[in-house]
Amino acid sequence: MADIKDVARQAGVSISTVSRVINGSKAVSDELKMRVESAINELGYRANSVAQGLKASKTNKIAIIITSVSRTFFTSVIEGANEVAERLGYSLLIAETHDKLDREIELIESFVSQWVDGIILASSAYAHDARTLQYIQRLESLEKKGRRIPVITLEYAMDSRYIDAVVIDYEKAAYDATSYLLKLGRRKIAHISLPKNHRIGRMRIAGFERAHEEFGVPYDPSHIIAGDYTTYSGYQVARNLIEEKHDIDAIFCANDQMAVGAIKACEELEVPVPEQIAIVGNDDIFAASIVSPSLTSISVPKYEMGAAAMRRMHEILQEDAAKHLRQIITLSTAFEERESTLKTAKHSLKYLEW
Amino acid sequence: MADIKDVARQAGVSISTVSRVINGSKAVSDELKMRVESAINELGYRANSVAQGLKASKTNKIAIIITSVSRTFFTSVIEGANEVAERLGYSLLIAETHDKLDREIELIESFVSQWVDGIILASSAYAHDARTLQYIQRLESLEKKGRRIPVITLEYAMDSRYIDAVVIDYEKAAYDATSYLLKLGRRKIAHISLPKNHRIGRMRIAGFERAHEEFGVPYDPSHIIAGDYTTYSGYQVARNLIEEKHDIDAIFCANDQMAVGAIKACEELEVPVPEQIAIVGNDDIFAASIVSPSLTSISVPKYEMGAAAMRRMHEILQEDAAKHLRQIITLSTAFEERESTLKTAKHSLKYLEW
DNA sequence: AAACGACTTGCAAACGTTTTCCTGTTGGCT
DNA sequence: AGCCAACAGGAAAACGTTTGCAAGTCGTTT
Repeated sequence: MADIKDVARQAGVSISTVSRVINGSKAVSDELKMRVESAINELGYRANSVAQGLKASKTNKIAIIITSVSRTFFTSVIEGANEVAERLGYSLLIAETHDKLDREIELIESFVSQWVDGIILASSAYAHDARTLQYIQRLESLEKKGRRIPVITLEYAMDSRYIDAVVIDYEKAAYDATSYLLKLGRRKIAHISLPKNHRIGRMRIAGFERAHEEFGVPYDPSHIIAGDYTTYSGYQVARNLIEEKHDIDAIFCANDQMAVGAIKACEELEVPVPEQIAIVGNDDIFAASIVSPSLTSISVPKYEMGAAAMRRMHEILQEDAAKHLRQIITLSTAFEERESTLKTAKHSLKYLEW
Repeated sequence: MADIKDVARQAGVSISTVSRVINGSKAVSDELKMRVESAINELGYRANSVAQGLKASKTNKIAIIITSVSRTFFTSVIEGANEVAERLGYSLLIAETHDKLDREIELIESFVSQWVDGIILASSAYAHDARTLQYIQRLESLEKKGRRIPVITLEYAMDSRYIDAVVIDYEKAAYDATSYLLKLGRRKIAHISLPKNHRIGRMRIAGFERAHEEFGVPYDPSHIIAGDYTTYSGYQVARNLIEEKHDIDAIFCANDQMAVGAIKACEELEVPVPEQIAIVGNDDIFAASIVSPSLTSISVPKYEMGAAAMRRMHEILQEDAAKHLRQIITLSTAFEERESTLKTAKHSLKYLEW
């Protein structure tokens, strides 16, 4: 692969001149400029961005840490982030933690040593352990030689004056969904929640409870049952609820996978949905549109979250490091009403995204 | 962020010694080694991999080019590739073409200038244009300074003596699926194929035809109809076939999205599946398990494709560039029988992957 | 006792850029 | 015609590593 010296030799100029032509950083006479440009074309030269990175202390790479690419949530986030990244001239580095906290800090360290320009941390819905937080905060204080690696978290905001975040008001979304069921006249609503301690799970429970309180409808705390994200767990919990003759007329699920499981349980036990039990999911994954009955769900602007994080990252990188002021961007959810709560709800296959 | 000079100063040694301690490349006395190690810990030093990359002409980054992360096929490929990459110490760079050939060559050029160690090209199911092929072949001839960037294509093999590939025998998979339907006694099988020219689409058609020939069953060429990947197109084609009273008893679809559309069309027109029309999809995406009736589908080892490509990439990078001998790795498909062809077929929700 | 080998360490070059500093040339103004 | 400013272009330093080479210190062998 040709380097800048080859180009300089071919064009009969110094490497400084070649660099200037490429970057337009200083005037070069038309004569030389032409010679350089044709040399570049002949050799198919492109500047080595590793060397550029070393010189500029800047790699134009942004890392995004997720738990797994196979979770559709992250897939959309990545898409949003990548779309914006491409437009702004960054490359995206992706890494998965598979929910291991150790792995997370390891990845962050590795990205730091790779000199990525910034890190989008979309992985930890659980609380971080102290080490991660400490490490990340250290990143913010890297003022030496003007280097610093901004971190933006997704879905939740760290307790820090420095780390930006893009979040969703999950409490409100759960509140809205619960209110919606209450307005439909449902009075015995069960909630299949996320595993204990999951902070988003807790926000959903809070919204669920607040809606009941504000509507003056009592609820049975034993009807808030933790699932483990999976379809099968939703299936099991719902099946138990029904078989043990708990008196319920709606199930609000903390994700769509579990909601699909609940639908399957009702189907097997011949409980009509939505007539006897209405079901609401969370996340509006693709499958929500194609199960039968189709699933009413809360739609999280996943793509937009990734895009917003990347836009914000760019802003931060542009501004003076010393002036950085933390910002928390809150995005809202949408509500997709489908057949699992309203028999006549219609939706079109036409615009499905896979 | 501390650099190697800081460590050297702190430990009172030269930077060469620090480097040797880090890499274990040459014996260092215990005394100095200890001093260096504690300096490293105190400063939280990690070698800058940009500088290392420049020195070694090697970045330990592998790029993977796909059409879109939102397609579950690629998601699984990425997972397989990433799993192996992590184990072998590579980072993964991801880029999307969104099916634009121009974008593809642009991305390859950009990755070359970023000095990635290798490129996995999973994007182009359509034929590449001449430019891309030409460019990629140029990559293979980069012997100067021992640099060369191996390319591995996924799903199809280029007409080149140099470019490795990981492929699927789609013709055989389609043959098997069609034979299966014929053995079930179906005699009027329609095929919703991919857009013209799509090479994988053509392989599926070939398998479809070969099965008919070998079974001595004639088929109606007008029942091979191109869809455009989408659920909606599957829906439309199936709906037309039924409404126009074409005499069919099975539909073999070139992907699951279209198969789901076909199922929805049958549902709307009250054609029982599988009693009147059996439906087989391709790819075994997640949704195949949860539609009702669940969808019989050909399962492509997506994860394994990514993993195999990455393993092969590692092999190539280890071997002597001059000795490189192209290899084409062919993986086989599995067949998932479900309710859309056999009413009593059962599958469990338990092990669903999302 | 002299010489040689083994081992440890440091110096400096190199990787491919960008950019500062400097020199030489041109052109405009008086 | 003489000066100065403006400009074009080259040489060289710098970014953070790794590594070949030289030099120094031992210990061992003849």
